[in-house]
Amino acid sequence: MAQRQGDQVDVGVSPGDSDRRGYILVVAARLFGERGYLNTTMTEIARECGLGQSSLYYWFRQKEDILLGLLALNRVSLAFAERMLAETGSPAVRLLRLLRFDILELCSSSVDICEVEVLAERQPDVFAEFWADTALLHRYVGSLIGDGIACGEFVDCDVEFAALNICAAEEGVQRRYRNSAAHAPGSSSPFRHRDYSREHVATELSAMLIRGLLRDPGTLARITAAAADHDDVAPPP
Amino acid sequence: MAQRQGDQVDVGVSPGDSDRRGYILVVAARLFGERGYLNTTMTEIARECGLGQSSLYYWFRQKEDILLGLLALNRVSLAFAERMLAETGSPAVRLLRLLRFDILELCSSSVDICEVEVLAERQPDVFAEFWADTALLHRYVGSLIGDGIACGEFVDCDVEFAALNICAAEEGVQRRYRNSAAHAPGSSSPFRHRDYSREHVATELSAMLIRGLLRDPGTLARITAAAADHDDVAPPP
DNA sequence: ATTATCTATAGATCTATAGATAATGC
DNA sequence: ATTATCTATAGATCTATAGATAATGC
Repeated sequence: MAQRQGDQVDVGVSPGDSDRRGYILVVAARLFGERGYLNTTMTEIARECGLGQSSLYYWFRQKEDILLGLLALNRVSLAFAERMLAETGSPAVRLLRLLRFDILELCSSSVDICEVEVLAERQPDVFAEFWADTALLHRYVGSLIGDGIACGEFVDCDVEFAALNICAAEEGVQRRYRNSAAHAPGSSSPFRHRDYSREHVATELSAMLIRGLLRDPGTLARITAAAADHDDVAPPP
Repeated sequence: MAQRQGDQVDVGVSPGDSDRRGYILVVAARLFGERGYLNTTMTEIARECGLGQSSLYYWFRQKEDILLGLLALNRVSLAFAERMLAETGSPAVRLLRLLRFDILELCSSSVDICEVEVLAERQPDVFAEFWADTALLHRYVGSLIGDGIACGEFVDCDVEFAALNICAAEEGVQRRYRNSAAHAPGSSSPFRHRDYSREHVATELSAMLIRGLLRDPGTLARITAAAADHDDVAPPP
């Protein structure tokens, strides 16, 4: 009955541990993507891993810990946001790059961010880190918007409010275009037009959101071209 | 053991029935708003109504029927969309009015549309009408965007895609500003800036979304002014 | 001795139904 | 006879824990 549930997400006590936990995370990610978190049971995850239901508790103390492990993997866009803040040059270009990257990451994620938020509101303690990450990203987006206003690229607007709306829009869109088995051909899923690629969605939506901020939307083409030059690496699907 | 669960949402077999069902819907709406649909049990709804748990099943055959009853009440913005389609005049003004009205309605709703969608994806048959309504609203929004492009007010863009993004953005925003006990002062809810009024959110977000479509954003002031003239009636909270 | 798994089960929840019962109205 | 409620309970799920067991490695 010893337990191997390290606090660390990525690193276990030994490399083997990390592999095992990582394998379970990969399996769980697939199931969460297909059925949603709430509709996936520990029994199903265990079965797909070739384990008995209770054996899962050797690796994760509670179901939420599996979800938290997956969310931690998605912390890449926070790191990317920090890079964008540190860089110099046009805030509009940097914000566009950030939004594109973040939408791409959200759409690649196996968990529906809206479902996570519903759960996370219920258990603020368990999801404290998730909320901290969310708040930080909002702050970074707001900061870039503020810079854009200061240098005249963006219209004058309520920075906090615009940042919230942009992040909210990203999350709403993510629900529709997220990679998941529900989007597979032949699925009876009621949403339409899932066949837009993640890249297309990320590029178009980020441009549309920036366009809503620009003082002179005629400059959008120049901005998207400048952003495209960087060819920021997309997270894997 | 007779049952009074009419298919009608608003109208029971007799006025008294309608009152009773309506009362239960009002109570359930409050609880769903406070705790979310999944976190509200039939037992709690019954207790708040002054009923025993099983007595609720006399009025609603299953829990989902209560949710469907509430969703049906929110069909006002569909009717409003039909009015906007029927009117003549600037498509940009009509779309702005529709978006403003719809955001206002979403933020006034007691149920989180994202939570509903998660459930509705699981049970497409039960929620068939909800999906039909959603698809219809998307179609109407797309239609107005198409008119706006045709008459040169909007930039040329993928109509379907833009409509989906706009609807998705509305839903994402709704999660943050929706009226609910979670937003009450002293709440430990992790979201910030709930203190924007629904009217402010609806006005600003709809303007921002329209701005992202306009060929010449300099015309936005004229468009919002024209829309404000109509003073469309907000749904009650 | 430690590691990873298993069997068995406690414990908690929640929806929905069966059938009894009291009240109302013809 | 119909209406609206109640008590009692079936039935289904799901998480999490206790404790046994086999395998590995010193």
